Amino acid sequence: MVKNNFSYSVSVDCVIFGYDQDSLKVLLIKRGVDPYVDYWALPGDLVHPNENTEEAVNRVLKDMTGLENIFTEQVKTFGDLGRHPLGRVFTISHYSLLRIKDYELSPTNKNNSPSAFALEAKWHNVNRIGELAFDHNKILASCKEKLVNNVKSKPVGFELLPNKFTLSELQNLYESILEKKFDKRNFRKKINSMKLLTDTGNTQKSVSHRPAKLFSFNKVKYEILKKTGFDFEI
Amino acid sequence: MVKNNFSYSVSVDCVIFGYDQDSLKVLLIKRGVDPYVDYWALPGDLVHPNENTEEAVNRVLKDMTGLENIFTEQVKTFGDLGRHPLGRVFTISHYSLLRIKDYELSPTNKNNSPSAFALEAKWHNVNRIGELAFDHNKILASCKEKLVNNVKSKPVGFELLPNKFTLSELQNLYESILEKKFDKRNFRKKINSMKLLTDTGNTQKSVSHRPAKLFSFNKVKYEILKKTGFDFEI
DNA sequence: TCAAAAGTGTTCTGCATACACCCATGT
DNA sequence: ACATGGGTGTATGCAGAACACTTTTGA
Repeated sequence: MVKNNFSYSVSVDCVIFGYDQDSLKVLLIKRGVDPYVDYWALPGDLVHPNENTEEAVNRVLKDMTGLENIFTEQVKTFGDLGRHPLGRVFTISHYSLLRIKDYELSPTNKNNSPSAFALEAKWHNVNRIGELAFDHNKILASCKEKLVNNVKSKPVGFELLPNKFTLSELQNLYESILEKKFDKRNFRKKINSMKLLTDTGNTQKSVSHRPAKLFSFNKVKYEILKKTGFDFEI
Repeated sequence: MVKNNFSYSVSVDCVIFGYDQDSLKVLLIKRGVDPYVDYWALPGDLVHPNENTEEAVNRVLKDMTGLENIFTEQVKTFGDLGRHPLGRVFTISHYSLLRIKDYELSPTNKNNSPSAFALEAKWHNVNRIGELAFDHNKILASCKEKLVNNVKSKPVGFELLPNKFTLSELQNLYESILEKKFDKRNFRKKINSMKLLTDTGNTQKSVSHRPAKLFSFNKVKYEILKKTGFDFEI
């Protein structure tokens, strides 16, 4: 009787966020197989019988980006009847954050084999997403919401920036994610009070305006804040 | 090839919180069947082929408590290899909040049929839980953490109180959940500023001290705050 | 010399914190 | 009368919000 119940499938789906110039992006694949062939979709795969959920997520991320040790968090599981045409498939959604530059440099990506079932992979502006495969629009919305909430209480935003960045880039990142403008002086005061940043001593080069200082973040303090959290109510 | 993948099972587990007198409680069942017979466990069941996840949760809650429309939120999915001795079972954990008095009044509970596989059901102090079946200690910890976070930003704590309650009861509830003491005057000031409570005009009866006023909460404001959130940093 | 973004300080307001005494009731 | 918890106000400090001008560079 229990045996009969082992008839479901479980997948993981990854909402991979990146930040580029001035907007929050999400990495989507164009499906090369049915169902939903030619639709844009979240990268994901079935959880194999011999791996844990996190291992499946890391495998998908590695296949997609060539990168390991990507920041990841489980968000929500979707398993409504009829969400997958081939049977009862539950999908455990996750969001991940990565630096777009790291992605572009990855060898896997250069060999352009983003995933076995994908024709191509592309960054999309998170605010301009059309109709995705399956219930992926819902999943994306859910993960975006989680990111927004997390960014207010943990310094996760930094996962998206290059190693050295300007304060304006940091502010822009927060503005993109939270869809809200901040006062430059108040923003800097707040960031300063966290004592999270280190002045690298370097500045921007060849910009046609006063070059900005480049900062990196203090890993020790970063790990502490990741645990204790903070309050980004600015 | 896809067919072979439909070999997993998916369950829901419910962490049902209640509040009684002066401590936060969780409703556990004593298992009457293998595996883990005689262990205390979270109420839960396999998701049936014809129901959505939420429907499975509501069914489990109805069977356990006789109650419907219980506040519920999905928390996290656990699917590690070996977490269930009979096969690959993913469990989608949820937490729910209910008034213990409503539970005690429910007809299902009077017929003491908490669940097909349970010998008995009992409220346990959330801080004094022994070894539970499966990975249920981990699941409980996860749900407790979610409750603590939610209680700080949404007025969910009210789901646990009777319709009429005193301010001291409310304060006690928050203190139990957050494991933290508050100053009486500051607590009341904060609650007052939310304009969430209505003075019912009634007071406690037959208490051997000055009787406290009984409040109920304003449903309209409650729904608004549930959406917009608030900041309970007291 | 102009355009473009970087960088910087002060005032005001509101909210969190700390803190102590009188009140109403039952015994 | 006494024990028990209910109920109330004020002063202080800190952090968020609003706000405008000078600096440095490339073109």
